Amino acid sequence: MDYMLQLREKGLKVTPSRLNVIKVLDSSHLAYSHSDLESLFSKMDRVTLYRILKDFEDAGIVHKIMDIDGVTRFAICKSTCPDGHHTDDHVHFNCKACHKMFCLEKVQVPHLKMPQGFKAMGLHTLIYGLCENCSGA
Amino acid sequence: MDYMLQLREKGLKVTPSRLNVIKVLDSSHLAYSHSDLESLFSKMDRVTLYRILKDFEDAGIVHKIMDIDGVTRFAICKSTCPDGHHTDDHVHFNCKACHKMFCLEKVQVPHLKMPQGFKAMGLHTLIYGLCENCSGA
DNA sequence: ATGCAAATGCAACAATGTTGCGTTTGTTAA
DNA sequence: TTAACAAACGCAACATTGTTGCATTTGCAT
Ligand SMILES: [Mn+2]
Ligand SMILES: [Mn+2]
Ligand SMILES: [Zn+2]
Ligand SMILES: [Zn+2]
Repeated sequence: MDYMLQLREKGLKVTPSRLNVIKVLDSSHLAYSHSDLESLFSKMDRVTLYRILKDFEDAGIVHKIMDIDGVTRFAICKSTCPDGHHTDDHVHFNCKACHKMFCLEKVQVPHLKMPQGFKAMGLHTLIYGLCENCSGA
Repeated sequence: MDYMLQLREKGLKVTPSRLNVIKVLDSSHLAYSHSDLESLFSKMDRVTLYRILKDFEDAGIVHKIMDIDGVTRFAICKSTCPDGHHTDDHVHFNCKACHKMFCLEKVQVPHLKMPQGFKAMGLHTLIYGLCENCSGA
């Protein structure tokens, strides 16, 4: 709710650009691409946006994921993640029609058994198909 | 075994470049990045390699996946995929130490229950950790 | 109000991927 | 074997994405 507090807690200065970015991401379950955000904040410098997203990622405010087309996207971390290493191992859903990417925090991911010698540290599950809007259900 | 036949079956002409690429990929269960292959075949033009990999993907000879660092990689399709749409929904494992990516065809991926309205068409499961060589087991 | 570190804007660059086009090559059929 | 044609290739040019260095501005603590 109070983004200024959240930023200061993470040791980040409160700036208009940062407030804009966190507001947009926090008010959505969607993962935004860099160019999404770029066109949303056209007056903000490209590099500044890269740095804001990097800082937010390091601070555990957002997580970065790849969509089905190889575009990197950013979504808010709902449950606050420990700095640096995020628990962003929930499911992401990519709509083939509207190309939106959804964070599906509620879908349970079963534990997978690894072959001999392979030690798993985490996983990314990306499902593609048709979203609630596009499936025409 | 006979790559010339395999290429002709898919309507692709047999060229030295294509034979080189398919040989390397087929003799490994690793997924190679574009730059991996580029340095392996330094005399081949960059663009030609892009086009070969695209043609192989369309023909169902290889599948393209993103690794944990956002690098696109290519691996051979072991079970022949129907042209265009591949059944590349097996697990991929990315080693944090040596950065190799393994196709784990044998790991079973359980079916996930989607929320209301979301229709799943396929999934990518990417696990990261330490591989058999790097886990020191 | 002042000072300083942090954040920003800008330019330059690197890596990755795409497109157009002229040339070469693989395949088919005479 | 050769001739002809479509496909594949090499090269140049360009687009997009992401990174780095540096001078300037701004947030925040004193
Ligand atoms: Mn997410
Ligand atoms: Mn694979
Ligand atoms: Zn959709
Ligand atoms: Zn390894």
